[in-house]
Amino acid sequence: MVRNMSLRHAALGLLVEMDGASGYDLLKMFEITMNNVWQATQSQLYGELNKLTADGFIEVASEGPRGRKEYRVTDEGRAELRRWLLEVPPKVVRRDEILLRLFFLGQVEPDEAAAFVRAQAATLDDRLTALGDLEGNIEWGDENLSFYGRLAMEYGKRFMAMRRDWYDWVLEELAERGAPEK
Amino acid sequence: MVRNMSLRHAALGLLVEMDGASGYDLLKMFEITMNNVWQATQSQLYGELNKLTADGFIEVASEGPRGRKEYRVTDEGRAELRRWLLEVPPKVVRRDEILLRLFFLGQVEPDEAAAFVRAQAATLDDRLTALGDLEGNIEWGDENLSFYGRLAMEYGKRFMAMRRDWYDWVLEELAERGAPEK
DNA sequence: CTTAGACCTTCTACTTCTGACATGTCAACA
DNA sequence: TGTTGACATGTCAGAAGTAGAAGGTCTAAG
Repeated sequence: MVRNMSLRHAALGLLVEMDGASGYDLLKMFEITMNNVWQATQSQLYGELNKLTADGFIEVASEGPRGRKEYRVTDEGRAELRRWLLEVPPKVVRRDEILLRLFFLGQVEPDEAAAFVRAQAATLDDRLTALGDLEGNIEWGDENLSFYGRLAMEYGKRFMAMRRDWYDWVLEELAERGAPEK
Repeated sequence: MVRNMSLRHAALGLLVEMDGASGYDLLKMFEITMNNVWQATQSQLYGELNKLTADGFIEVASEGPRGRKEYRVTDEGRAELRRWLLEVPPKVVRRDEILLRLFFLGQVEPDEAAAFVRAQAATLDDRLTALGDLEGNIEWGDENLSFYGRLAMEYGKRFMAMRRDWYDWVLEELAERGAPEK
């Protein structure tokens, strides 16, 4: 059985890049770097760290104050990360709540439908602004996380711009359908 | 507690548009229309139909051969769909296995990283072709599902084109990093 | 001294999702 | 007649994800 377990590998990968860290550190790092790529709750992360330890992919390098456990990736962990990167085909999950709602917009009044789309566009504009701010505040170095983080950020920008254009196009289509009499 | 329960509303919405159907019909319809928007397994769908019935949002209109149950959406169901459409803010799930792998590509050799990106681009090209074929084979009417399905398909096309461009850009960046000596 | 706030981990209960397996009916056709 | 294949539903175990409570330590500021 080849399970996917992306959270596992997200944690493993970050631990490699961070060159060891505690669950708490990892959690913060997740919030900063992985927020737009992979989400994880605190309980999920701590649980996964224990499983990774049990499986020998990471180990407790040292214990600090407040019960802090500093984790370090083992050679087996590095091998597993590599295997996952190169040999496990990425699963494309297609699940989009906004697109799902779109399908059923015929069930509400045309002006309600248009309002829905406009609201999504407005939300997107906010996110776009936030992304711009974020980008300005980051100092991009040449470490791996910086380099690949920048690539991911560019993706985010392109994605949102594409989506924004599409919303505008949808609004035109809705208007045309609503008033098709020439 | 406001739960999200998108599958529930996807089923409800499709049942409305289909003007009643069996679980089997619904399953087929899911495969055809929702494949790129929301995925559901058979067990999930049948289970949800029973829960929707228990909650009074749908009802068994008639029973046919082979235990077939024809479901019909109730007024409560329609109201619930409407409430979900307009009042429950869509949750944006950001989870992308390809992007996640991208973050850790620094852990493999530069040529392996480039090969990974090229492989993803090739997969995308296949999907793009398949989408083009699909589009050509659909007869777009003016019913809701056709109209909104067309909007969703346009989204798919734009999404893939954007992603394709981004892959090319990433390959350039990788090449530049791999051979930065001027 | 005390207290607020950051640090740090664990656990529980629940929902959702996945991937099978199980079970059977009906229509067509060889 | 037998068998294939579409039709049709149900159940179960396990994995993954969500949400929050609980419990505790250390530091710095007032």
